Parts: sequence; C-alpha cells; structure tokens
Amino acid sequence: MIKVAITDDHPLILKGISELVAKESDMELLAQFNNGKDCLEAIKQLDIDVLLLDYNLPDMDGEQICQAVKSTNPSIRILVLTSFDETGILKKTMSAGAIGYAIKTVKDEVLLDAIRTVYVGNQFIQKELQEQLIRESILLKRTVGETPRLTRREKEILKLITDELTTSEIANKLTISPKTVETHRLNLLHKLNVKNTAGLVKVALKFNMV
Amino acid sequence: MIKVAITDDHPLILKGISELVAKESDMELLAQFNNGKDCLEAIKQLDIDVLLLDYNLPDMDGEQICQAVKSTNPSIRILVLTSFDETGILKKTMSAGAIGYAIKTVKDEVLLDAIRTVYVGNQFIQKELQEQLIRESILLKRTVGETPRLTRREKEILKLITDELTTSEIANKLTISPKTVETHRLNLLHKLNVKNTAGLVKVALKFNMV
DNA sequence: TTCAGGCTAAGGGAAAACCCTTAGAAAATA
DNA sequence: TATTTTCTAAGGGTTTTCCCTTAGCCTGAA
Repeated sequence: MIKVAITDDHPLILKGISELVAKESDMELLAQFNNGKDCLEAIKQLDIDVLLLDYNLPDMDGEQICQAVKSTNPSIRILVLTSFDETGILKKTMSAGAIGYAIKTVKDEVLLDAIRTVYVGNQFIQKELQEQLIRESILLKRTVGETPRLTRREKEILKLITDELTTSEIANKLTISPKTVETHRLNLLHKLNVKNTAGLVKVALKFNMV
Repeated sequence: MIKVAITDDHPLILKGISELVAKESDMELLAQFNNGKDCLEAIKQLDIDVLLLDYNLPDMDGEQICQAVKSTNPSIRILVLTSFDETGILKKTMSAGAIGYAIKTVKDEVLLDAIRTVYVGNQFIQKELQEQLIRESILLKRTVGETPRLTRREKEILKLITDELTTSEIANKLTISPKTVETHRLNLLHKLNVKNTAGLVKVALKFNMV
C-alpha cells in the first residue's frame, strides 16, 4: 500500500484527489492538510510514502516545504502540483528534494501513474513540462544569434575576464601590453552594451561564450 | 519525395545512410559530401529538403555550417548527427538553425522517422537526448544545496551587483553607507571564495541567486 | 592594390573595486 | 536572558577598472 498525504489549500482539489486516491486499491490516504505549517508539524509523526504538495500555499512556498520535509523525512517522495506549467517552479522544487511534478489539470490516470512512479523512487515529470523544459533550454541559447559578433581576441579576453583574471594577468597570459587589454575591455563594454565587469560576465555566460 | 543530402567525413557512415535512404520510397538522395566546404558550395545550386549533417567535420564545425546553410537556403531542414550525446552541441546547432538532432548509433527506423519529422517542419530530438537535456536543466540548479548560505542583505547586494550597479548606486538604493556596501562586498568575496566582481557574478548566476 | 577590420599600444585622469581592521547596535536564536 | 549572527559604518590605503582619444601595423577581402 502506498501511503499518501495531500497538502493543498483548495478544498475542492483536496476533495477531488482524496477521492481519487481512495478508490485505488494500492493506495491509502493517511492525511490531508490545507496549509504548510500543519503539514510540516504532522508529517514528522506519520509514515508517509508520497506527499502530494501544492506549490502555492498561502503560508509557505513549495520550495521551503520541500526542504523542510526532506530534512525531517528524507525517505518521503514529494510530488509537486501547481496550477501553472512553470518550469522555474519545477527546477526549484526539484532542487529542494521533490521528485515529481504535475500540473493540476492533469488527468486522473496520469496522476495515479505519477504517484506510483515516484513511490518506487523514479522521477516523474509530466510530458507537457518535459517538452517545455526542452524548449526552454534550447531557447535559452537561441539568443546566440543576436549576440554581437566579437573578434577572436575579444572573445579570448572576455573568457579570461570571466575566469576572474585582472587586466594585467590577462596581459601577461597573452604577452601583450596591459593597455591593449584595456582597449579590448573598453570595446567589449561598448559592443555588448554593458556598464562594467559584472555586465561582461553576464553576457558571456548568457551567450555561452565561455 | 523528400530530397535528402548527407555530409559526413566517414565513408562508411555516408554509405550506410545513403543505402538506408535509397531504400525508402518517399525519399531520394540528391547529394553526398565528405567535408563542409564542398557541402556549402554545392548546396546553393541544389533544391534540398533535408540535410543530414555530421557535427564533427575536419574542415568546419557544425555550428558554422548550420548558419551558412541557413543563410543561403533558409528552407532547408538540418538534422545534425554526432557521435556523442552532447547536449551542448545540440544547443549550439539548434541555435544555429538545425531542427533535428540524433546520435549516430540511432536505429534505422528512428533516423527515417527523424527525416520525415523534420521534413514537415517539426523539431526532432532523439529520446535519449531529450532525457539528458531534462536531467541537465534540473541538475544545473541542483547545486543550490551546496551554495554557501548568505544573509538576506548579502543576497540583496549580490543581486544588485549582477544588475551592474556600482557600490555607491547600491548604497543609494538601499539607503545605507557606501562603506557598508563595501563591507558586504568583501564578505561576499570571502564567503564565495572568488577574486573579484566577475567571480561574484558567476556564482550568483550559477546558483541562481538572481 | 586599396581599404576595412582587427590587433596593437599609450597618455592621463577619474571612478570604482579591493583589502584589512575595528566596532557598536540590532536581530535572531539558544 | 545570554550569545551568536547580522547589519551597520569608518579609516586609510592599494589596485583595478573605466573612459576617451589617437595611431601605427598587419591581414584578408574586394
């Protein structure tokens, strides 16, 4: 039997899911909470396998709850539910210890499948989210096309700047004058339209120039 | 009929794929090249639908070829093939205009499916790569756990530094003394174990503190 | 061969960042 | 309540970055 708990502030969703879980012969619903605080307090005493967790609770955010739950009950599998298909939330909660992620509009069978998947320790990410995640990690780099084209030397120097070298260290490394490096630096600031070293590093990382 | 061209420097792979394509009734092989230069020159005159492109060619890299092909023949669909399942290459070539991506160990049917998929304009990413992409975008953030814990103020200042504000600008914004901001800056440099602003921005972005 | 683009370099000054140290007040936590 | 942590601030100095401008040399493309 998979011991399930649900935390969600919407009574309707709480009801819907609890009924869904109750119907399944391999699952039992051990607890329901409508806020983060109650959930955290009670969960320590309970032997829960899978926690279905609403990301947007009024009192705490999902990330905090994930971390807290994981520290008291490391063996628990957390399946995060949200109203939005935000991959940002996914990344945050996954880092914080969640293992599954679904949108609330998920079909019943998919949710049950998700519960069973995370129960055995496998990661579950709803297909729609998987697709978006891929889209994003490509789109993230898609901007490369718009990056101003830098010369070989400029790229080289930009790389060394992000490696935390100073102007004179760069000059030594490339055996050119520090004044030359400075000139390149100035040109980089103008070309990339940033104000200072922080800006240089940002675009360098953003556009993958390192 | 899907008009296909192949560019690969390995004769065996060239042969293998050409035979595979030749067998299909809805595809025809219009051209084969074993280097990037030949490919780019000839492709302008040809009316190709799908270009199968080896990423690792001796004379040019796949990214360059993608960009060049896309600029002369925008309607062409590029399906990148590599020996390695490197998502980095995937991102680069996708940004450069490729629409499909497969590893050379791909099964015949999958490759044919990929050709047909990109032919109609849909993106094709081999399942193994999709999975790795997802793993990466989560793992990327997983490191958050190891991030040194900064105080509220330090995080705040770190954010403003990556936003390209100077010490005095930060001081104004937070209505504290520039000297105080400097102290926080110093503490950040030590805590995060970096040498300068470039380092600060790097960890800030890496650990998603922005 | 002309010419643009890229690499080199410097002068000279202002601003910002880096560095270490000390220290009181306010919060958070034990 | 006691203790630690955080936030605040400053003195006083060094190094680095930022800024604008000018300019010769080299190389690849037209």
